[in-house]
Amino acid sequence: MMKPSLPKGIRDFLPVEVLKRKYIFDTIEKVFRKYAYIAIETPTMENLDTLTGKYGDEGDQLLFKVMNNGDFLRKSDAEAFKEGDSLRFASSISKRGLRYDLTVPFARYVVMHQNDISFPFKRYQIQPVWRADRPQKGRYQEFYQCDVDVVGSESLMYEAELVKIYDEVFSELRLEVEIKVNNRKILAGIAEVSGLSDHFMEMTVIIDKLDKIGSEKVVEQLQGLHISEDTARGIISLIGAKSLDELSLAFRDSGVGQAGIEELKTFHSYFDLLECNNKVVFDPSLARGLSYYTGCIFEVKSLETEMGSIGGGGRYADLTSNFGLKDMPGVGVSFGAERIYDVMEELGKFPEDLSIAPDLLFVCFDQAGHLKAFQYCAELREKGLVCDVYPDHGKMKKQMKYADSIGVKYVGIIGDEELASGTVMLKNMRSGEQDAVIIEDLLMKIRMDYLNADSFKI
RNA sequence: GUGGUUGUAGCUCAGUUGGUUAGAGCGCCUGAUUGUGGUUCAGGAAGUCGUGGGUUCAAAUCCCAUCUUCCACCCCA
Repeated sequence: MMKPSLPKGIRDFLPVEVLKRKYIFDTIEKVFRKYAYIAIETPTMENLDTLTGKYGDEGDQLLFKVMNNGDFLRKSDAEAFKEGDSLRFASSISKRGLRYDLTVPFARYVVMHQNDISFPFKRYQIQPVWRADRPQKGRYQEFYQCDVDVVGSESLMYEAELVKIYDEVFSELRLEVEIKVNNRKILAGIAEVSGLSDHFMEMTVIIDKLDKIGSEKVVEQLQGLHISEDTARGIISLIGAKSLDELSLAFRDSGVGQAGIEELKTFHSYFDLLECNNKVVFDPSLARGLSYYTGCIFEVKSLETEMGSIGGGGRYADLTSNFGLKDMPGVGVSFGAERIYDVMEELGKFPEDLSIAPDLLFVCFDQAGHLKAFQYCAELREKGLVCDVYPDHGKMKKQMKYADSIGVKYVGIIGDEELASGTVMLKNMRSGEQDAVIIEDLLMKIRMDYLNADSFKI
Protein backbone atom coordinates (compact mmCIF):
# COMPACT_ATOMS: atom_id res chain seq x y z
CA MET A 1 0.00 0.00 0.00
CA MET A 2 1.32 3.42 -0.87
CA LYS A 3 1.15 6.36 1.45
CA PRO A 4 -1.24 8.93 0.02
CA SER A 5 0.28 12.32 -0.67
CA LEU A 6 -0.04 15.45 -2.75
CA PRO A 7 2.58 17.38 -4.71
CA LYS A 8 3.94 20.26 -2.71
CA GLY A 9 2.13 23.55 -2.63
CA ILE A 10 -1.26 22.20 -3.67
CA ARG A 11 -4.18 21.33 -1.44
CA ASP A 12 -7.38 19.39 -0.94
CA PHE A 13 -10.40 21.22 0.43
CA LEU A 14 -12.76 19.91 3.06
CA PRO A 15 -16.49 20.49 2.57
CA VAL A 16 -16.53 23.40 4.98
CA GLU A 17 -13.54 24.95 3.23
CA VAL A 18 -15.19 24.61 -0.17
CA LEU A 19 -18.25 26.32 1.24
CA LYS A 20 -16.21 29.25 2.49
CA ARG A 21 -14.29 29.52 -0.76
CA LYS A 22 -17.53 29.49 -2.71
CA TYR A 23 -18.81 32.27 -0.52
CA ILE A 24 -15.85 34.41 -1.55
CA PHE A 25 -16.08 33.52 -5.23
CA ASP A 26 -19.85 34.07 -5.30
CA THR A 27 -19.53 37.45 -3.62
CA ILE A 28 -16.90 38.54 -6.11
CA GLU A 29 -18.81 37.16 -9.09
CA LYS A 30 -22.04 38.85 -8.05
CA VAL A 31 -20.33 42.24 -8.03
CA PHE A 32 -18.61 41.57 -11.38
CA ARG A 33 -21.92 40.76 -13.00
CA LYS A 34 -23.60 43.79 -11.48
CA TYR A 35 -21.07 45.97 -13.29
CA ALA A 36 -21.86 44.28 -16.60
CA TYR A 37 -18.80 42.06 -16.86
CA ILE A 38 -19.28 38.64 -18.42
CA ALA A 39 -17.49 35.40 -17.74
CA ILE A 40 -15.10 33.65 -20.07
CA GLU A 41 -12.93 30.60 -19.56
CA THR A 42 -9.61 29.65 -21.02
CA PRO A 43 -7.95 26.24 -20.91
CA THR A 44 -5.64 24.98 -18.19
CA MET A 45 -2.89 24.42 -20.74
CA GLU A 46 -1.50 26.90 -23.22
CA ASN A 47 1.19 26.51 -25.79
CA LEU A 48 4.44 27.20 -24.01
CA ASP A 49 5.40 29.95 -26.43
CA THR A 50 2.19 31.78 -25.53
CA LEU A 51 3.43 31.93 -21.96
CA THR A 52 7.21 32.23 -22.13
CA GLY A 53 8.79 35.64 -22.22
CA LYS A 54 5.70 37.34 -20.80
CA TYR A 55 6.63 37.24 -17.14
CA GLY A 56 10.36 37.90 -17.24
CA ASP A 57 13.12 35.37 -16.64
CA GLU A 58 11.89 34.62 -13.12
CA GLY A 59 8.42 33.96 -14.44
CA ASP A 60 9.72 31.56 -17.06
CA GLN A 61 11.41 29.56 -14.31
CA LEU A 62 8.12 29.28 -12.47
CA LEU A 63 6.12 27.96 -15.42
CA PHE A 64 4.88 24.41 -15.08
CA LYS A 65 5.75 22.61 -18.28
CA VAL A 66 3.85 19.63 -19.60
CA MET A 67 5.96 16.90 -21.12
CA ASN A 68 5.21 15.96 -24.70
CA ASN A 69 3.49 12.69 -25.42
CA GLY A 70 4.75 9.90 -27.61
CA ASP A 71 8.36 9.25 -28.43
CA PHE A 72 9.46 12.68 -27.34
CA LEU A 73 13.04 11.68 -26.53
CA ARG A 74 13.81 11.03 -30.16
CA LYS A 75 13.03 14.67 -30.96
CA SER A 76 14.72 16.08 -27.88
CA ASP A 77 17.71 18.39 -27.87
CA ALA A 78 20.49 15.92 -27.04
CA GLU A 79 23.07 18.66 -27.08
CA ALA A 80 21.26 20.70 -24.47
CA PHE A 81 20.94 17.55 -22.39
CA LYS A 82 24.69 16.90 -22.58
CA GLU A 83 25.46 20.46 -21.68
CA GLY A 84 23.11 20.24 -18.71
CA ASP A 85 21.05 23.17 -20.03
CA SER A 86 17.77 22.32 -18.29
CA LEU A 87 15.80 25.20 -19.75
CA ARG A 88 16.73 24.53 -23.35
CA PHE A 89 16.30 20.77 -22.97
CA ALA A 90 12.92 21.22 -21.31
CA SER A 91 11.67 23.29 -24.21
CA SER A 92 12.70 20.51 -26.60
CA ILE A 93 10.52 17.95 -24.83
CA SER A 94 7.67 20.26 -23.82
CA LYS A 95 5.47 22.37 -26.03
CA ARG A 96 2.69 23.06 -23.52
CA GLY A 97 2.49 24.60 -20.07
CA LEU A 98 -0.04 25.34 -17.33
CA ARG A 99 -1.29 28.92 -17.29
CA TYR A 100 0.64 31.20 -14.96
CA ASP A 101 -1.99 33.91 -14.73
CA LEU A 102 -5.25 34.85 -16.41
CA THR A 103 -4.15 38.03 -18.13
CA VAL A 104 -1.79 36.65 -20.77
CA PRO A 105 -4.20 33.89 -21.82
CA PHE A 106 -6.86 36.59 -21.98
CA ALA A 107 -4.71 38.66 -24.32
CA ARG A 108 -4.31 35.59 -26.54
CA TYR A 109 -8.07 35.05 -26.34
CA VAL A 110 -8.87 38.61 -27.37
CA VAL A 111 -6.64 38.36 -30.42
CA MET A 112 -7.98 34.96 -31.48
CA HIS A 113 -11.60 35.93 -31.03
CA GLN A 114 -11.47 39.60 -31.99
CA ASN A 115 -14.13 39.07 -34.64
CA ASP A 116 -16.52 37.41 -32.23
CA ILE A 117 -16.45 39.93 -29.41
CA SER A 118 -17.54 43.56 -29.13
CA PHE A 119 -15.31 46.27 -27.79
CA PRO A 120 -15.08 47.57 -25.19
CA PHE A 121 -15.08 43.97 -23.99
CA LYS A 122 -15.75 43.58 -20.27
CA ARG A 123 -14.87 40.13 -19.03
CA TYR A 124 -14.26 38.39 -15.76
CA GLN A 125 -12.54 35.10 -15.17
CA ILE A 126 -12.33 33.03 -11.99
CA GLN A 127 -10.01 30.09 -12.55
CA PRO A 128 -6.96 28.44 -11.00
CA VAL A 129 -3.44 29.22 -12.11
CA TRP A 130 -0.18 27.39 -11.39
CA ARG A 131 3.27 28.56 -10.40
CA ALA A 132 6.27 26.38 -9.50
CA ASP A 133 7.09 28.74 -6.67
CA ARG A 134 8.34 27.67 -3.28
CA PRO A 135 5.27 27.59 -1.05
CA GLN A 136 4.97 29.75 2.06
CA LYS A 137 2.43 31.85 3.88
CA GLY A 138 -0.35 32.92 1.51
CA ARG A 139 1.50 31.37 -1.40
CA TYR A 140 0.60 28.16 -3.17
CA GLN A 141 1.51 26.38 -6.39
CA GLU A 142 -2.13 26.12 -7.37
CA PHE A 143 -4.35 29.05 -6.60
CA TYR A 144 -7.36 30.91 -7.95
CA GLN A 145 -7.30 34.31 -9.47
CA CYS A 146 -10.40 36.41 -9.95
CA ASP A 147 -9.74 38.85 -12.77
CA VAL A 148 -11.92 41.62 -14.20
CA ASP A 149 -10.67 43.47 -17.23
CA VAL A 150 -12.03 45.71 -19.89
CA VAL A 151 -10.19 45.97 -23.19
CA GLY A 152 -10.75 48.27 -26.11
CA SER A 153 -11.13 51.59 -24.34
CA GLU A 154 -8.80 54.20 -22.93
CA SER A 155 -11.47 55.82 -20.80
CA LEU A 156 -10.44 56.41 -17.21
CA MET A 157 -14.05 55.83 -16.30
CA TYR A 158 -13.07 52.19 -16.04
CA GLU A 159 -10.31 52.87 -13.53
CA ALA A 160 -12.93 54.50 -11.33
CA GLU A 161 -15.33 51.63 -11.90
CA LEU A 162 -12.75 49.00 -10.98
CA VAL A 163 -11.75 50.77 -7.77
CA LYS A 164 -15.44 50.91 -6.91
CA ILE A 165 -15.67 47.18 -7.57
CA TYR A 166 -12.82 46.61 -5.13
CA ASP A 167 -14.61 48.75 -2.57
CA GLU A 168 -17.87 46.93 -3.06
CA VAL A 169 -16.47 43.41 -2.85
CA PHE A 170 -14.48 44.08 0.28
CA SER A 171 -17.40 45.89 1.89
CA GLU A 172 -19.57 42.89 1.12
CA LEU A 173 -16.97 40.59 2.68
CA ARG A 174 -16.77 42.93 5.68
CA LEU A 175 -13.03 43.40 5.29
CA GLU A 176 -11.42 46.77 5.93
CA VAL A 177 -8.92 47.55 3.23
CA GLU A 178 -6.89 50.35 1.82
CA ILE A 179 -6.91 50.73 -1.94
CA LYS A 180 -3.70 52.30 -3.17
CA VAL A 181 -3.64 54.12 -6.46
CA ASN A 182 -0.70 55.31 -8.53
CA ASN A 183 0.22 55.73 -12.16
CA ARG A 184 3.20 54.25 -13.94
CA LYS A 185 3.66 57.60 -15.68
CA ILE A 186 4.22 59.22 -12.29
CA LEU A 187 6.99 56.69 -11.73
CA ALA A 188 8.34 57.31 -15.23
CA GLY A 189 8.35 61.04 -14.41
CA ILE A 190 10.29 60.39 -11.23
CA ALA A 191 12.77 58.28 -13.18
CA GLU A 192 13.08 60.98 -15.81
CA VAL A 193 13.76 63.86 -13.43
CA SER A 194 16.23 61.63 -11.55
CA GLY A 195 18.11 60.58 -14.67
CA LEU A 196 17.00 56.98 -14.27
CA SER A 197 14.90 56.57 -17.40
CA ASP A 198 17.22 53.80 -18.57
CA HIS A 199 16.83 51.96 -15.25
CA PHE A 200 13.10 52.41 -14.87
CA MET A 201 12.31 48.78 -14.04
CA GLU A 202 15.07 48.49 -11.47
CA MET A 203 13.97 51.72 -9.87
CA THR A 204 10.35 50.61 -9.52
CA VAL A 205 11.37 47.28 -8.00
CA ILE A 206 13.44 49.09 -5.38
CA ILE A 207 10.93 51.77 -4.42
CA ASP A 208 8.16 49.19 -4.23
CA LYS A 209 9.94 47.85 -1.15
CA LEU A 210 9.77 51.17 0.68
CA ASP A 211 7.29 50.20 3.37
CA LYS A 212 9.02 46.86 3.82
CA ILE A 213 12.69 47.78 4.16
CA GLY A 214 12.53 51.49 5.02
CA SER A 215 13.79 54.61 3.30
CA GLU A 216 17.46 54.24 4.31
CA LYS A 217 17.76 50.86 2.60
CA VAL A 218 15.92 52.19 -0.42
CA VAL A 219 18.34 55.11 -0.71
CA GLU A 220 21.19 52.63 -0.44
CA GLN A 221 19.82 50.38 -3.17
CA LEU A 222 18.97 53.32 -5.44
CA GLN A 223 22.58 54.48 -5.24
CA GLY A 224 23.44 51.09 -6.69
CA LEU A 225 21.90 52.43 -9.92
CA HIS A 226 24.76 54.98 -10.06
CA ILE A 227 22.99 58.06 -8.82
CA SER A 228 24.05 60.42 -6.05
CA GLU A 229 22.74 60.17 -2.53
CA ASP A 230 21.02 63.53 -3.02
CA THR A 231 19.18 62.27 -6.08
CA ALA A 232 18.20 59.11 -4.22
CA ARG A 233 16.84 61.18 -1.35
CA GLY A 234 15.03 63.30 -3.90
CA ILE A 235 13.27 60.19 -5.16
CA ILE A 236 12.27 59.29 -1.61
CA SER A 237 10.72 62.70 -1.10
CA LEU A 238 8.88 62.49 -4.44
CA ILE A 239 7.37 59.10 -3.68
CA GLY A 240 6.43 60.43 -0.27
CA ALA A 241 4.24 63.06 -1.91
CA LYS A 242 0.73 63.17 -0.51
CA SER A 243 -0.90 65.05 -3.33
CA LEU A 244 -0.60 65.60 -7.06
CA ASP A 245 0.18 69.28 -6.56
CA GLU A 246 3.36 68.41 -4.73
CA LEU A 247 4.52 66.55 -7.81
CA SER A 248 3.49 68.92 -10.54
CA LEU A 249 6.29 71.35 -9.72
CA ALA A 250 8.87 68.59 -9.82
CA PHE A 251 7.49 67.40 -13.15
CA ARG A 252 7.64 70.78 -14.93
CA ASP A 253 10.29 69.30 -17.26
CA SER A 254 8.78 65.84 -17.52
CA GLY A 255 6.06 65.36 -20.10
CA VAL A 256 5.36 61.82 -19.02
CA GLY A 257 5.14 62.86 -15.38
CA GLN A 258 2.62 65.54 -16.26
CA ALA A 259 0.63 63.03 -18.27
CA GLY A 260 0.49 60.82 -15.18
CA ILE A 261 -0.84 63.70 -13.12
CA GLU A 262 -3.47 64.46 -15.75
CA GLU A 263 -4.61 60.83 -15.84
CA LEU A 264 -4.98 60.69 -12.09
CA LYS A 265 -6.96 63.94 -12.14
CA THR A 266 -9.29 62.52 -14.77
CA PHE A 267 -9.61 59.34 -12.72
CA HIS A 268 -10.64 61.43 -9.75
CA SER A 269 -13.16 63.44 -11.74
CA TYR A 270 -15.02 60.16 -12.22
CA PHE A 271 -14.21 58.49 -8.97
CA ASP A 272 -15.19 61.42 -6.75
CA LEU A 273 -18.76 60.97 -7.98
CA LEU A 274 -18.93 57.57 -6.27
CA GLU A 275 -19.61 56.64 -2.67
CA CYS A 276 -16.89 54.49 -1.16
CA ASN A 277 -16.60 52.69 2.16
CA ASN A 278 -12.90 51.99 2.10
CA LYS A 279 -9.91 54.27 2.10
CA VAL A 280 -8.62 55.05 -1.38
CA VAL A 281 -5.20 56.68 -1.22
CA PHE A 282 -2.72 58.06 -3.70
CA ASP A 283 0.63 56.39 -3.08
CA PRO A 284 3.48 57.36 -5.42
CA SER A 285 5.62 54.56 -3.97
CA LEU A 286 3.26 51.92 -5.33
CA ALA A 287 5.06 50.30 -8.26
CA ARG A 288 3.75 46.77 -8.98
CA GLY A 289 6.25 44.39 -10.50
CA LEU A 290 4.48 43.35 -13.66
CA SER A 291 6.10 45.13 -16.54
CA TYR A 292 3.06 45.40 -18.81
CA TYR A 293 1.35 48.11 -16.76
CA THR A 294 1.57 51.53 -18.40
CA GLY A 295 -1.00 53.78 -16.68
CA CYS A 296 -2.92 53.68 -13.44
CA ILE A 297 -1.98 50.90 -11.02
CA PHE A 298 -3.82 49.59 -7.96
CA GLU A 299 -3.11 47.50 -4.96
CA VAL A 300 -5.32 46.42 -2.06
CA LYS A 301 -4.02 45.87 1.45
CA SER A 302 -5.89 44.52 4.44
CA LEU A 303 -5.92 47.03 7.27
CA GLU A 304 -6.75 44.40 9.87
CA THR A 305 -3.93 41.92 9.39
CA GLU A 306 -0.37 41.53 8.22
CA MET A 307 -0.86 39.99 4.82
CA GLY A 308 0.76 40.99 1.56
CA SER A 309 -1.49 42.50 -1.04
CA ILE A 310 -4.85 40.81 -1.50
CA GLY A 311 -5.47 42.33 -4.89
CA GLY A 312 -3.84 44.39 -7.58
CA GLY A 313 -4.11 45.56 -11.12
CA GLY A 314 -3.66 48.37 -13.55
CA ARG A 315 -3.82 49.67 -17.09
CA TYR A 316 -1.81 48.26 -19.95
CA ALA A 317 -1.50 50.10 -23.25
CA ASP A 318 -0.72 47.25 -25.58
CA LEU A 319 -1.18 43.86 -23.99
CA THR A 320 -2.13 42.16 -27.22
CA SER A 321 0.66 43.43 -29.44
CA ASN A 322 2.63 40.34 -28.41
CA PHE A 323 0.03 38.39 -30.34
CA GLY A 324 -0.12 40.72 -33.31
CA LEU A 325 -3.01 43.03 -32.41
CA LYS A 326 -2.07 46.70 -32.01
CA ASP A 327 -3.91 49.51 -30.25
CA MET A 328 -5.82 47.37 -27.82
CA PRO A 329 -5.57 49.12 -24.46
CA GLY A 330 -7.04 47.59 -21.35
CA VAL A 331 -7.36 47.92 -17.64
CA GLY A 332 -8.11 45.30 -15.05
CA VAL A 333 -7.79 44.20 -11.48
CA SER A 334 -7.38 40.87 -9.75
CA PHE A 335 -8.60 39.53 -6.41
CA GLY A 336 -6.25 37.20 -4.52
CA ALA A 337 -8.90 34.76 -3.40
CA GLU A 338 -6.56 32.49 -1.44
CA ARG A 339 -5.18 35.36 0.58
CA ILE A 340 -8.64 36.82 1.08
CA TYR A 341 -9.61 33.41 2.46
CA ASP A 342 -6.65 33.36 4.84
CA VAL A 343 -7.42 36.89 6.04
CA MET A 344 -11.10 36.10 6.57
CA GLU A 345 -10.23 32.91 8.41
CA GLU A 346 -7.76 34.73 10.64
CA LEU A 347 -10.27 37.46 11.45
CA GLY A 348 -13.29 35.17 11.72
CA LYS A 349 -15.18 37.12 9.06
CA PHE A 350 -17.07 34.28 7.44
CA PRO A 351 -20.83 34.41 8.01
CA GLU A 352 -21.94 32.17 10.83
CA ASP A 353 -24.79 30.63 8.92
CA LEU A 354 -22.69 29.01 6.19
CA SER A 355 -23.94 25.49 6.63
CA ILE A 356 -23.18 22.24 4.92
CA ALA A 357 -25.59 20.15 6.98
CA PRO A 358 -28.93 18.84 5.70
CA ASP A 359 -32.13 19.99 7.37
CA LEU A 360 -33.43 16.53 8.11
CA LEU A 361 -32.15 12.96 8.32
CA PHE A 362 -34.48 9.96 8.48
CA VAL A 363 -33.53 7.00 10.63
CA CYS A 364 -35.46 3.78 11.07
CA PHE A 365 -35.51 0.30 12.55
CA ASP A 366 -36.55 -2.07 9.81
CA GLN A 367 -37.03 -2.39 6.09
CA ALA A 368 -40.67 -1.23 6.19
CA GLY A 369 -39.63 1.97 7.95
CA HIS A 370 -36.69 2.41 5.62
CA LEU A 371 -38.91 2.26 2.55
CA LYS A 372 -41.36 4.72 4.09
CA ALA A 373 -38.49 7.06 4.99
CA PHE A 374 -37.20 6.83 1.43
CA GLN A 375 -40.65 7.78 0.14
CA TYR A 376 -41.12 10.68 2.59
CA CYS A 377 -37.65 11.94 1.82
CA ALA A 378 -38.38 12.05 -1.91
CA GLU A 379 -41.60 14.00 -1.27
CA LEU A 380 -39.88 16.50 0.98
CA ARG A 381 -37.04 16.99 -1.50
CA GLU A 382 -39.65 17.87 -4.12
CA LYS A 383 -40.84 20.59 -1.77
CA GLY A 384 -37.33 21.97 -1.37
CA LEU A 385 -36.20 20.55 1.95
CA VAL A 386 -32.61 19.34 2.06
CA CYS A 387 -33.03 15.90 3.53
CA ASP A 388 -31.55 12.44 3.51
CA VAL A 389 -32.10 8.87 4.67
CA TYR A 390 -29.58 6.84 6.62
CA PRO A 391 -28.74 3.91 4.34
CA ASP A 392 -29.09 1.08 6.87
CA HIS A 393 -31.80 0.44 9.37
CA GLY A 394 -31.17 -1.01 12.79
CA LYS A 395 -28.73 0.31 15.38
CA MET A 396 -30.27 3.57 16.56
CA LYS A 397 -27.13 4.68 18.36
CA LYS A 398 -25.05 4.45 15.24
CA GLN A 399 -27.60 6.37 13.18
CA MET A 400 -27.98 9.09 15.78
CA LYS A 401 -24.25 9.41 16.11
CA TYR A 402 -23.96 9.92 12.38
CA ALA A 403 -26.75 12.52 12.50
CA ASP A 404 -24.88 14.33 15.24
CA SER A 405 -21.55 14.23 13.43
CA ILE A 406 -22.90 15.76 10.21
CA GLY A 407 -24.64 18.49 12.21
CA VAL A 408 -28.11 17.78 10.82
CA LYS A 409 -30.81 20.01 12.31
CA TYR A 410 -33.59 17.42 12.62
CA VAL A 411 -33.82 13.67 12.79
CA GLY A 412 -37.01 11.95 11.66
CA ILE A 413 -37.46 8.60 13.34
CA ILE A 414 -39.74 6.03 11.76
CA GLY A 415 -40.64 2.86 13.68
CA ASP A 416 -43.70 0.64 14.07
CA GLU A 417 -45.68 3.22 16.00
CA GLU A 418 -45.01 5.93 13.45
CA LEU A 419 -45.82 3.61 10.57
CA ALA A 420 -49.12 2.71 12.18
CA SER A 421 -50.15 6.31 12.83
CA GLY A 422 -48.71 7.97 9.72
CA THR A 423 -46.38 10.13 11.80
CA VAL A 424 -42.68 10.83 12.11
CA MET A 425 -40.92 11.27 15.44
CA LEU A 426 -39.30 14.62 14.73
CA LYS A 427 -36.32 15.35 16.91
CA ASN A 428 -34.67 18.76 17.09
CA MET A 429 -30.97 17.94 17.43
CA ARG A 430 -30.09 21.28 19.01
CA SER A 431 -32.68 21.27 21.76
CA GLY A 432 -33.12 17.51 22.05
CA GLU A 433 -36.90 17.93 22.03
CA GLN A 434 -38.99 15.54 20.02
CA ASP A 435 -42.64 15.24 18.97
CA ALA A 436 -44.70 12.90 16.86
CA VAL A 437 -45.73 14.92 13.80
CA ILE A 438 -48.07 13.73 11.08
CA ILE A 439 -46.26 13.69 7.81
CA GLU A 440 -48.47 16.37 6.21
CA ASP A 441 -47.45 18.83 8.94
CA LEU A 442 -43.76 18.01 9.01
CA LEU A 443 -42.53 20.58 6.54
CA MET A 444 -44.62 23.35 8.09
CA LYS A 445 -43.41 22.44 11.57
CA ILE A 446 -39.78 22.67 10.47
CA ARG A 447 -40.37 25.97 8.65
CA MET A 448 -42.05 27.45 11.74
CA ASP A 449 -39.11 26.41 13.89
CA TYR A 450 -36.75 28.07 11.45
CA LEU A 451 -38.62 31.33 11.62
CA ASN A 452 -38.84 31.32 15.38
CA ALA A 453 -35.30 30.41 16.23
CA ASP A 454 -31.93 31.43 14.97
CA SER A 455 -30.49 28.64 17.05
CA PHE A 456 -29.66 26.83 13.84
CA LYS A 457 -26.84 29.11 13.02
CA ILE A 458 -23.60 27.31 13.61
C1' G B 1 16.56 29.55 -7.10
C1' U B 2 19.20 30.77 -1.76
C1' G B 3 19.01 30.03 3.64
C1' G B 4 16.61 27.90 7.80
C1' U B 5 12.77 24.57 9.83
C1' U B 6 9.62 20.19 10.22
C1' G B 7 8.13 14.84 9.69
C1' U B 8 6.42 9.29 15.41
C1' A B 9 -1.31 5.95 15.39
C1' G B 10 -6.80 9.02 11.49
C1' C B 11 -5.54 14.13 14.21
C1' U B 12 -2.41 16.98 17.93
C1' C B 13 1.95 15.72 20.08
C1' A B 14 5.52 13.08 24.19
C1' G B 15 9.69 9.77 23.66
C1' U B 16 15.99 10.98 28.63
C1' U B 17 23.54 10.37 27.17
C1' G B 18 21.69 5.36 21.16
C1' G B 19 19.70 0.08 25.09
C1' U B 20 13.90 -4.85 26.44
C1' U B 21 7.57 -5.07 23.73
C1' A B 22 7.51 3.15 20.91
C1' G B 23 3.51 6.17 24.55
C1' A B 24 -0.59 9.98 25.76
C1' G B 25 -4.90 12.92 24.60
C1' C B 26 -8.59 13.34 21.01
C1' G B 27 -11.00 10.51 17.25
C1' C B 28 -12.55 5.46 15.71
C1' C B 29 -14.77 0.39 16.90
C1' U B 30 -17.42 -2.84 20.74
C1' G B 31 -20.25 -3.06 25.15
C1' A B 32 -22.91 -0.95 29.70
C1' U B 33 -28.08 1.14 26.82
C1' U B 34 -32.36 -4.62 21.43
C1' G B 35 -36.56 3.09 19.87
C1' U B 36 -32.33 7.97 20.54
C1' G B 37 -26.66 11.66 19.39
C1' G B 38 -23.75 15.45 21.93
C1' U B 39 -22.09 13.38 29.02
C1' U B 40 -20.03 9.03 31.79
C1' C B 41 -17.74 4.13 32.47
C1' A B 42 -15.29 -0.53 30.69
C1' G B 43 -12.79 -2.87 26.79
C1' G B 44 -10.50 -2.93 21.76
C1' A B 45 -8.17 -1.97 16.98
C1' A B 46 -4.61 0.96 14.98
C1' G B 47 2.46 2.99 13.85
C1' U B 48 8.12 -0.23 8.25
C1' C B 49 8.99 6.32 13.74
C1' G B 50 8.57 10.51 5.81
C1' U B 51 11.77 7.53 2.31
C1' G B 52 16.60 5.41 0.88
C1' G B 53 21.49 4.57 2.36
C1' G B 54 25.38 4.58 6.29
C1' U B 55 27.75 4.17 11.46
C1' U B 56 26.91 0.57 15.62
C1' C B 57 26.47 -5.55 19.12
C1' A B 58 22.08 -2.22 19.12
C1' A B 59 19.02 3.66 15.73
C1' A B 60 12.62 7.05 16.39
C1' U B 61 17.40 8.94 18.62
C1' C B 62 23.94 9.80 15.33
C1' C B 63 25.69 10.82 9.88
C1' C B 64 24.54 11.49 4.44
C1' A B 65 21.03 11.93 0.55
C1' U B 66 16.08 12.73 -0.93
C1' C B 67 10.92 14.08 -0.44
C1' U B 68 7.47 16.86 2.48
C1' U B 69 5.82 20.99 6.06
C1' C B 70 6.33 25.78 7.68
C1' C B 71 9.25 30.42 7.59
C1' A B 72 12.54 34.29 5.52
C1' C B 73 14.92 36.12 0.92
C1' C B 74 14.12 36.72 -4.50
C1' C B 75 9.64 37.39 -6.71
C1' C B 76 4.54 37.44 -6.29
C1' A B 77 -1.69 36.65 -5.48
